[in-house]
Amino acid sequence: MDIKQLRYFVAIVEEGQITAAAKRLHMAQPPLSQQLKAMEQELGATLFEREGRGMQLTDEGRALYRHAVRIIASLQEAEEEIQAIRQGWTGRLSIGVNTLSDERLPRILRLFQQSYPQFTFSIQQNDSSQLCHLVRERALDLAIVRLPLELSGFALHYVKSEPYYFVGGYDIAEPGGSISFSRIEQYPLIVPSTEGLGINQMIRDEFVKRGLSPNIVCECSDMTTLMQLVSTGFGATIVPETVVKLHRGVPIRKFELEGDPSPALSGLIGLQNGRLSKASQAFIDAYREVGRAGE
Amino acid sequence: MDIKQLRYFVAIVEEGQITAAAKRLHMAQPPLSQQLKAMEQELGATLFEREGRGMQLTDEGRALYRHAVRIIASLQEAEEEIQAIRQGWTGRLSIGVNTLSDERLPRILRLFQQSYPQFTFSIQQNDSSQLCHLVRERALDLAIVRLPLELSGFALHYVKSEPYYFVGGYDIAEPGGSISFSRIEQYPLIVPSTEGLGINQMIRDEFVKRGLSPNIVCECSDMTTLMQLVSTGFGATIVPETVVKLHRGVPIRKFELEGDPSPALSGLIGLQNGRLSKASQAFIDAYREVGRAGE
DNA sequence: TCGATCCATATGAAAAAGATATGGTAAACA
DNA sequence: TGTTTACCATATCTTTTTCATATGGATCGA
Repeated sequence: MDIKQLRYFVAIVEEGQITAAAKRLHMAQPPLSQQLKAMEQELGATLFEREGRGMQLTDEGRALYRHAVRIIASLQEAEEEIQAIRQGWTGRLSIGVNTLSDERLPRILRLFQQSYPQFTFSIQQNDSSQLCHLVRERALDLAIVRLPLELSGFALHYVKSEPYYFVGGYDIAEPGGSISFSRIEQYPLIVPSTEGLGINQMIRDEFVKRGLSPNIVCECSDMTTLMQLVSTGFGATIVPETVVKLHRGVPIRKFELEGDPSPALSGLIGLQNGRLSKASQAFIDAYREVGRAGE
Repeated sequence: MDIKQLRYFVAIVEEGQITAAAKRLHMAQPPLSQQLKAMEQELGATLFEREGRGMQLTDEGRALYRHAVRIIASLQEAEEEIQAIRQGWTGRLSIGVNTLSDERLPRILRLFQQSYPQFTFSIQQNDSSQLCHLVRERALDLAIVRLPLELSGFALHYVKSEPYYFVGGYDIAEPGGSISFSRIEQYPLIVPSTEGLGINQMIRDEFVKRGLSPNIVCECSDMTTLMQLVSTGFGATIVPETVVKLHRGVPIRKFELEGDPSPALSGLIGLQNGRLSKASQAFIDAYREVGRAGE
């Protein structure tokens, strides 16, 4: 099926007859008849019921009309957006963020928008593996994901490192501000999880390294829920600093981890071989800027 | 711009080079180059930056890609829906209802869905004149509007008649269950209005007929607000029975109108020359059914 | 520097789309 | 009840578009 055919079809529907539609389209009547016939054959459905001189739209035709109008409009929108970009009026930036979020994002976006007020944004939250897919199929320009991660095909633009914290409810009876892995082993643990990915794996590895096996009672990829669970004493957890910062209002106790574990890493990624859009480049710069300032 | 060209473009973007895209599309490379060039010329924008052997997507190209993918998907959706309809799997019915609503609609829809579980619905609320426009441009299959109304080009499938009531707060001091127009003249009146249309006009006419002039203090097209206004004593109103029924919880007093005024009319309309879809026909039948049963 | 790789252009062939002419059928009219 | 009119369908020819083959030019890697 073809855009041209859709336009023809719309004209026929709106005029109610082929002859009038042909006039409106500045063409002869027979080719219109032909094209309509061709469409019906291709779809294997009758779009109009021919009744002598007149014709009546069928249910199938009605459905096609609805879609056709929308598709034609979409096409025009596309053309208009390209013109707008070409003339520098607008731009668009789609960013994906991990379920663990990044507390600096609002600040970065505000910074960004001050320099580029003509840009619009799209922010999607999803887990890191999904974000990778979305970047790969170009639904996202950039994504902030948790590392480690299989990064072939992606460009890693910036890496942020932060410590993990052990976090529990007020029922945790630990002296001091830090805790060792062997003591953590004693507590029921909720793991911030997205399908055995990144952080989840990191945490398990730290235990394995020390010959310990954690008592994992739950995996939870929604941080809000996770922090609620922790504060109600359902279990304790190990999360990157960012998560603790983002849930300051939740009544919990946090402890630094003894034994120098690997830090939590998150990375700003994009597609490897694609040239960066102006918007993307500007965002990466802003991200790095805020990153340096924060250290 | 053409669907075929969009497909070509998408292939080029996803393969990253023309040669590979040509292979994927089972065609030679030169025509692809040509088509791409043609697109760029038509849009007046460069979609790829040529850099020796390779090519990089521009911002414009990126935008087009986003749209192209969506448009191609829409087209496929359209085809699939038509197949589904052709095989009787599904159907769709878009109905518009007046701001004065119809308390029987939920019942009718339930009745309808029992016989046609495969149908999906779309219900839009708007004022009668807007509904007419929507029907005319085929965004709606059917609409329930208030009469009288200019109906050329529309088919009137059913007319429902109901009495008007005079409705006021508990501060209305009237003996008995009915009231005359001359007494109504004494009260501040809120008119259920949509741009001097249907009901609004009817009410004014009834006063004119009797040589009276009502004390209209407000027009209000949102029935919920209107009934709230009435119950707080802001003013009284004249509304069809349906409105009273739909707001049973609101503390008001209602009175029948003396002097045999014209009843309130509402009609089920569709497009005149369009053959009715199965869904529409079934809905009209259900509507008539409920109409007869209610009398 | 040579070969490989990839895009662009030129030219001719095939396919598609459109125009004109014409026939058939059903509604409108006398 | 014939006749006219309005509209869709089909046939044939012309024009336009699209695609393939052949080839040239540019860049990257060995």
